[in-house]
Amino acid sequence: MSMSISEIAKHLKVSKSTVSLVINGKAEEGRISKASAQRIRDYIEEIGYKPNALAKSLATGKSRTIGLIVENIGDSFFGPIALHIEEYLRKHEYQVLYSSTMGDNKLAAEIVQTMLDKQVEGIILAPTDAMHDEVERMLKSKIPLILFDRKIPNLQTNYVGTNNYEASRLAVEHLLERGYKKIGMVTIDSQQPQMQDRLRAYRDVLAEHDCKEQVLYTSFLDKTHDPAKEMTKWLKKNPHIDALFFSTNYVCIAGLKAIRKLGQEHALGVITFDDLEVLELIRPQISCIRQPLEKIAQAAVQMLMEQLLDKDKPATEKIIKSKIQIRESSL
Amino acid sequence: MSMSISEIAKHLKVSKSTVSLVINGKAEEGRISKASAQRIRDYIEEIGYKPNALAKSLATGKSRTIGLIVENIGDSFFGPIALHIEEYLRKHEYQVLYSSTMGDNKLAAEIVQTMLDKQVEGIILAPTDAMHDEVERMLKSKIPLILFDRKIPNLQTNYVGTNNYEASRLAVEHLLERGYKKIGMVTIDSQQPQMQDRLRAYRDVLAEHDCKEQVLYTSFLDKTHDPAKEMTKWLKKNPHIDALFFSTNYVCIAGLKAIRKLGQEHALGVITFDDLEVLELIRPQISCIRQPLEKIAQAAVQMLMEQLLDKDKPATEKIIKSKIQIRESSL
DNA sequence: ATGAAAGCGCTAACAC
DNA sequence: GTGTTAGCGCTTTCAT
Repeated sequence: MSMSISEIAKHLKVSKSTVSLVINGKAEEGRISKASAQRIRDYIEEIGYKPNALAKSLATGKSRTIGLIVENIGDSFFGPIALHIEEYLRKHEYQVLYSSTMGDNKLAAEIVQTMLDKQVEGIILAPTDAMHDEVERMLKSKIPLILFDRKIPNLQTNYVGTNNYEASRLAVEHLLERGYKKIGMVTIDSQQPQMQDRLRAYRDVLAEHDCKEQVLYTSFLDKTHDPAKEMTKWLKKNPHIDALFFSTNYVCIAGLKAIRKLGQEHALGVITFDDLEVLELIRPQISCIRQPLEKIAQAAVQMLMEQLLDKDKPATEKIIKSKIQIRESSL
Repeated sequence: MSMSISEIAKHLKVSKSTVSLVINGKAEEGRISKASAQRIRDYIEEIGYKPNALAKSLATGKSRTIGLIVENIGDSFFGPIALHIEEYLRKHEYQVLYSSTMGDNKLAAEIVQTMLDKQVEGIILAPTDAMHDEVERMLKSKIPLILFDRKIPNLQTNYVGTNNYEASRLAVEHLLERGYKKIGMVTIDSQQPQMQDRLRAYRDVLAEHDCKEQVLYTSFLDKTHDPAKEMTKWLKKNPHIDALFFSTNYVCIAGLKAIRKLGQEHALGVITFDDLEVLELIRPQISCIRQPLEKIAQAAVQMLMEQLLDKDKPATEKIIKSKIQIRESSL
C-alpha cells in the first residue's frame, strides 16, 4: 500500500491539513509558504504518493463515479453508447461503474442498489420493462438520474431518446411509397415504450392506408428459443408478405437470417430500426433508421451534469432525431 | 441520505458495534441476544437502511470492485467479453469499473491510475502497444492483474488469450488447400503481439509453400483516414491477389466494404480472425476464426479470483483455442 | 451479551 | 502560515 497523508505529515513534521492543502492545489488559499509547499510536493513526487480516492470520497461525499445501466453492453447499440458516455464523462473527470440487466427486473433492482451503496453520484439508465417502482424510489432519493432509450410510462424523469414514432412512420410510409402492399413487422414481446411507439407507428400508417397489419412478436428474454427459426416459420406461413419492418437491431439480424435461408433477399422489402456497420455489406444493402449514438450519449451526459449541479432542477426530455438511411433493400 | 449506523445505534440505544455485527450476519459469533438482534433487524428493515459501501471499503480495505480496461467497449469483440466478465464477476459479488483506451497509451496509464486510486481490488486489462512500464509498475505494486487478448513481450504476467499463431496457420493453410495461390493479408500497423502472431503465421505458411506474401498494414489509430478506401486502392493495385486473410474484426469489415465496392465478392477467397454475427448474412458467407468469447471471459475472471486469494501466486497463462468456421467465402 | 474506543485516509472549520 | 480537531460511516479489538 502507498503511504498515507499522515505518514507524510509525520515525516515532514508538518500537519495533515498542510499536506492536504498542498495536494489539492490549495496551497495559495491556505496560505502555505512557498517553501513548505515545495518541500511537500517534492516529497510526494519522490515517494510517488497517490491519495486514496475512497477516503477522499467518504470525507467529501463525492465519489466521482457514475453508474451506467444498460440492457446488454455487448449489443451494437448499447456498446457504442457506453463508449461515448464514458468519453464524455471523462471530460468531467467521472468514471463509470457499469452493468447489463439483460432485461431482468430483479437483477436491475439489485444493480441499482449496489451502485447506490457504492455512492455513485448519478445514474444513467436504460430501464427494463417493469422498473416503475424502482425508478420512483430513485426519484424520491434525489439521486441524479437520466433515463435513455426507453422511459417509464407515467413517470416524470429526465430522458434522452429518439423520435421513435415519427421515424418509424417515415420508414413504413417509405415502404408503401415504394409499392409494397403487404408489410409485416417483427418486434419483441416487450412493453418497452420505444418498441411500443415503433409498433404504433406501423399500425397507424397501415390503418391510414387501409392495409392489414401482420406482426410477429418474438420472445425477448427466453434464451432457449431460436428467433431466426421462428421467423422462418412465420414467413413461410405468410407468403403474401412483401416487405418487413424490424423494430430493432437483433430482431433484424435474426430476420435477415430467416430471409436468407428462404432465399428471399431480393423478393422482400426490408427496413429496420438501428443501423449496423454490416448492413451495407449485405446484398441488397439494408435500409434503416439510424440513431445518432454519439449525440444521444452526449445529451445524456450533459443532462446528468446539469442535474448534478442542481438536484432540484425539473425533469427534462430531449429527443434526438434519427435519420432514415435508404439503401437497396427498400427500392 | 440514508441513515447511518450510529443513528440506528442511538435510536435503539445500543452501540454501533452491536448494530454492525447484526448487519453483517455475525450476531451469533458476536453473541448478540436473539432479542436485540431481532429488534435491530426489524428497525433496519423498517427504515430501509443500506450501508455505505465506501465507508465499509475504507474500513475493510476491500472495495469489491474490479477494473476492466479494454480497447473499445463498443467493439464486437470487447463488448461481449465485457458482458461475460461482468456476469462472472457478479457471481463473486464484484462490480466493474470499466474504461476504453482506444489504443492510447497515455490515456491507458491515466485510467490505470484512477482505478488504483479508487482502490479496485484487481484489474483485467487488454494492454495497449506500449504499456510495458505501466504494467511493470502494476506488477511491483502486487495489484492482482490479468492481461487478456494481448500480452506484454518479455513480461511475466497472468494472461488469457487464444492460439493466434496456430489458428492463423490453419486459416492460411486452408486457403492454400482450396487452391488459392496469391493470398494477401490485411492487418493493422500495430505491435500488438496477437496481431504479430497472426502475421507471423501467415508469413510462415506462405514461405513454406514458396508463395510470395503481400501485406497491407492499415492505420490503426488515425481516425481521419478511411481504411475501406485504402484497401480498395490496394486491391486495385494488386489484381493478382486471389484471397485475403484479415487479422481482426474491424479490418475485416473495412475489407469487405472494399471488396464489395469492387464487385469482387465471388472472385476473392476470404477468411478473417474474429467472428461477427453478420458474417453469415453476407453472400458468400464469410469464413472465420472464432474466438470463444465467453470462455475467455470466464478464464480471466477465474484467474483473477485465484490471484485475489493468493497475491503471491506465480503468473499463469491460459490459451483458449479458437475454432475455424468454414463458410462459403473460402470454398 | 454489549459497549467503548481506535482506526481506515482524507477534508475542512477554526484556532493560534 | 500552520496545527488542532472533529468528523465522513464503517469494522474490529478488547474490556466489562
